[in-house]
Amino acid sequence: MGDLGDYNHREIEEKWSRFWIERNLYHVEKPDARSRFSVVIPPPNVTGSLHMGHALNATLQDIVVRWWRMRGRKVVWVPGFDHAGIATQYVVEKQLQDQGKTRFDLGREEFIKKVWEWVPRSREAIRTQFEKIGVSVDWKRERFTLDEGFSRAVRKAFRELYEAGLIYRGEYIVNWCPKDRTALSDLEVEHEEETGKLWYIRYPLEDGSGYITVATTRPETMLGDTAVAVHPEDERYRHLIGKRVRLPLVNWKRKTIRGEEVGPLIPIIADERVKTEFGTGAVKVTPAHDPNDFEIGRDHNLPFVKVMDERAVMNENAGEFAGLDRYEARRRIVERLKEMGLLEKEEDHVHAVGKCYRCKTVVEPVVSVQWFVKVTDPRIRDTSIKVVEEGLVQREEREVHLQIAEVSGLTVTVPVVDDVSGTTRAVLVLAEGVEFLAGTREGDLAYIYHLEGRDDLLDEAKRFADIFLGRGGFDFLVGLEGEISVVRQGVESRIDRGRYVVVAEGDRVVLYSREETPRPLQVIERGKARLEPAHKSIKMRVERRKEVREEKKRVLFIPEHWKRFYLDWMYNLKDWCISRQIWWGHRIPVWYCEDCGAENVFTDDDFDRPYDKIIFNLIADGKIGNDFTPEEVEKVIKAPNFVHPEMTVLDFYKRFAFHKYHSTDMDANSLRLFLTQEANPMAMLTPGVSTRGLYRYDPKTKRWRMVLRCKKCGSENLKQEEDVLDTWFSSALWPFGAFGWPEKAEDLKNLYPTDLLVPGFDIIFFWVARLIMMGTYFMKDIPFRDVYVHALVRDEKGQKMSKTKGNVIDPLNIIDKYGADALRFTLAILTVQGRDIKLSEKRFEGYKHFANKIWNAARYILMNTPEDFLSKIPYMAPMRSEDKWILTRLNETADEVNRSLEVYDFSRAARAIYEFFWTDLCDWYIEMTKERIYRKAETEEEKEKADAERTTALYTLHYVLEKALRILHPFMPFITEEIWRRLPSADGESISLKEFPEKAQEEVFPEEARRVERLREIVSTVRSLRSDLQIEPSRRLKAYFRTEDEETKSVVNEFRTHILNLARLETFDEVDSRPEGTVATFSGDLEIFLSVEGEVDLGKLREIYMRRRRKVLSDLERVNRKLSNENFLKKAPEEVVEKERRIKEELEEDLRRIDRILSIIEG
RNA sequence: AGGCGGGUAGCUCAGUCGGGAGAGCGCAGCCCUUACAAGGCUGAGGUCACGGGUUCGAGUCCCGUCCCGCCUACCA
Repeated sequence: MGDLGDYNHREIEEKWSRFWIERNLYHVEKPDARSRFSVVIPPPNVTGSLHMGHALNATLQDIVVRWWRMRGRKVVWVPGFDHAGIATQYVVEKQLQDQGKTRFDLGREEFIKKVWEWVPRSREAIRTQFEKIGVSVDWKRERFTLDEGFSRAVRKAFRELYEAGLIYRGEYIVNWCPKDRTALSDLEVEHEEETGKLWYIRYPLEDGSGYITVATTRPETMLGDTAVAVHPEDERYRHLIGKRVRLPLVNWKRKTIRGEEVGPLIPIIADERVKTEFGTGAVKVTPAHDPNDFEIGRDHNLPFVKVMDERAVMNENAGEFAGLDRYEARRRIVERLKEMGLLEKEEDHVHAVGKCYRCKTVVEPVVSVQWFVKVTDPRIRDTSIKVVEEGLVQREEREVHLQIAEVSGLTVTVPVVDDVSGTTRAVLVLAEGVEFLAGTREGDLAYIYHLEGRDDLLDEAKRFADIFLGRGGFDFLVGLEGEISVVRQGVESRIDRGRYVVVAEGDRVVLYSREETPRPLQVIERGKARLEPAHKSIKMRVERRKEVREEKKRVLFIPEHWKRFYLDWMYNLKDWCISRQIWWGHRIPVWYCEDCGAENVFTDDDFDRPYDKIIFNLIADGKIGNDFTPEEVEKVIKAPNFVHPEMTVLDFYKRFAFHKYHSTDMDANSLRLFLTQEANPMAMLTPGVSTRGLYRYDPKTKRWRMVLRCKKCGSENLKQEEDVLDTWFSSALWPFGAFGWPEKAEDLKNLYPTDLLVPGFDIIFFWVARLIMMGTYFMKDIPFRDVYVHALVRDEKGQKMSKTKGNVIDPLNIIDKYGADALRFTLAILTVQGRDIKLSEKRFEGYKHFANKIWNAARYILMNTPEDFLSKIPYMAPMRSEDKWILTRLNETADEVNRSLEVYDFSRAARAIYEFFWTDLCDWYIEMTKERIYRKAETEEEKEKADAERTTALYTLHYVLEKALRILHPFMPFITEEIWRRLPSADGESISLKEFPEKAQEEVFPEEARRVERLREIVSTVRSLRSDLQIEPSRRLKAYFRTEDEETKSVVNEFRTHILNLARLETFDEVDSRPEGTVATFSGDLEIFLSVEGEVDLGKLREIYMRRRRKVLSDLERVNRKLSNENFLKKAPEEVVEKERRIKEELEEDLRRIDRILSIIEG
């Protein structure tokens, strides 16, 4: 069928990436809540580009997502981006800095404009990279945390929390970055060990009776001291408690944050938080600049004196030091104290210094007014703990149907969808010959088929049907006295999560129900089921009843240990500071009344007409100013949307935010009319038009204005909060915000909760925890079921990749050099739980070789496939053992991959498919087919036979390749798509929409598989000897064999041709004894004699067998030691003892053979 | 300080139920055998960190120690 040519990853990947996107292959318009699999991508920051961590993250999700899609789920994977407040602002500020400007030079509005100019470029770059990696996301559902819908959701969320008393504004000590000039949350501060100094400073007692010495690492803060604290039990200082000291240097009046004046005389107080062992045991207290001191200050009612401004420059409270940078002030203060003799000593001191995670500036703890989410409230924290610890119980009332069919004979066999019931979830085999099927679909029907005369089983069947319906269906088969009993990891864990416990008892597995009387069941093969009634005359009746269903909604961390990690943090939770003094982000939707001081939270809920809502949102988003013209509004609303440029902003609103207002159009004219009516008092006379005084026209400027009024006093004198929200506040809404919340959107109903979240462990607190908090609070439901937490990507030395270290491996570069398939496969196979991934470029190279191998295997198959191949298939010869063997291996591989992916064991899955492709398929099977593929026939009769056999080999090759490609597809989507599309058997648009292979019992042939394994041993033995004798492969040798074992003999006879080809032999005949001039070896009970012409290095040969002998002897010794141990014989299980005995026999047999060979060599 | 993860071949890592130590890469030898030299075949290479315990039997379970990595907290 023609030659594939060489593997060119660039061409292939580019082609299919485009194809998938252009065809919208991964868009599902209306996913059914039951069959869906929904995932939201952790939105990457719109700063810079993707790094290897993103590549890993995207790859792992895509593997799972493609796998589920192929398994029949309607997969929706939502992509998107995070506006990343501080990070993005930092990048743009840096660009300004290069021009010698700061954001303050530009002003808020201009600055934000700059960011909006820059963001799309970055977003495009990231999007392209995602496409290159091959992510099968639904681009039509793409979102941005700062898009119109999200901004609205953020305001809504803020309002709900505010009104529930879960958001408050308060004075608190926060981490302040003097460079970015904003507050940071605790999580945004990185601690680094540094060697600093510890200064011991004497504070003279007021009464002149001496002094008390305090130690500090930040002497500059002493200017803000308002007390000295000691431990109440500390004997050294007890007598000083209540006295006062004179703060050195400070001979000026200081003002507290409330405006009161404070003098230099400060009290010595007692507080249990003071550690007697540290420093001198006396501590200076600076409530406005230290977290601990803040608490002490609050509890003791101390004055708060701030001595620095927002740039960490000393302020007017610093008297003579005012205007100095904090470090300069520190130097001078130390100097002055030294002069005054008040510096007792200074010593080196290692301590952790908090730094801004973004710009690495040392943060300054400072008291300020900030907004907080009260995450410590039980409504948030307790629920968030509960859904992880035990699960949230949800009650749902529904109608349940049981459909009972009576048939006179039926069989239960394979494939997946049964035409009667839709998706088949489970088949219960209650007793031999009497089965029923519990399938579920819309309306919850369980179909119970039973044989006439076996009504005794009906009750049992109903009971199980209820269980299956209650759980939304299982997807494995269960049988009572079933024939097979295979336990699988995936099944086990799946059951364990629900209400079943699996216990292995002896040679069978027992499934215990937790709620009901334990009832033993066997778990048998997972598979697909179809009911095939023998007779069409089925008597049916339907029973229906109301049922209250309780479902446990639980968030499951994988690997499990992250659960502990998460919970520990939740137990020690602190309120979350959400205000940031930056400009890029969601401005807090609070308007302060300048007259009465009230805080007003506005959202578009305050208005009920679409126009009002849209105008309000545009203003709140800063898209238009408070004053506007209808033309300006039209311009904004008709402009291409940022996230979906194919839509206008108005379209975007309709699609993602205002579902109810589909028909609303909005242009300057209609707006003008609307506003005029609104403002015209005459309109009051027009029926149906209301005027609320919401808009006002200024004839001078010809601009309109939306009038917001204080909800308390009615004043129009409102001013919006300047601060914006922490980025994580909006991304915490991601899994429901992206689906249209707060609207009751279709997507929200169908896709929430999501099925899986894949974050890196570094954002468990930042993001995962907050997702759980906000998700459970707003949705009363978990945001996701499984959280697969992956490791970090490091360089080959195990160091974090960073630009400054210059050890980054750029995914784009790797994709270019080795291909996205190689990149993905490498990341997948290196992803083992609980370990960081160490990467070096060589790894990618290695797995590119794998891609190449696959390519060439396909090339071999296709180049030997005749054009009329399909028409020949009906005339093909029966399958041979090796065909059945490769089918067996194929199915075992499918099974292994499925089981591994069920538990997110990416590495294991990838290794299984690698091993199969390379070793089984390429190294052995393809080699074995060459005999049939290349056979030349002489006579007509032979030719026909050869043709039929060739067709069989080709058929098997095609069959196996096609299925193997499907197994491989989630890992290597591009190459598999390319090859698959070239196969004559390809039917369909894309391999990614085909079914993922499951183990099919009818394609498993244990007998043939065993025989081929034996063949492989024999071939390897001959090859090994050849290699030992250094006989080049081109020399065909005569060889002979001898065995007593009929089984072995038949293997040799069946596969003689293969042995000749694979071991490069001329003949392989049976003999009674070793022929002259031959060298012997053996494989189990098969003795092999190789006819070697010319010199043989007997010394070397002897050495080889001596080494083998030593190995056998040491093994024998181990076995003998065991077998001579009475306790072993007494206590070990019979089969283990048996096994050891067998090993002993084998080893002794081997030893005899080796000795015989050695005696020949020596004799 | 507390917690988590890890220590197995030169390197990176698997190792399921406690029952004969594995893979890939690298290395060495032989080979351009009609899919693939980005390949084939063969081979060498191990005190499973250390000590103790449980057990007939421990890489695997328990206790302790030592290293490495990470996280969290504190550090006036």
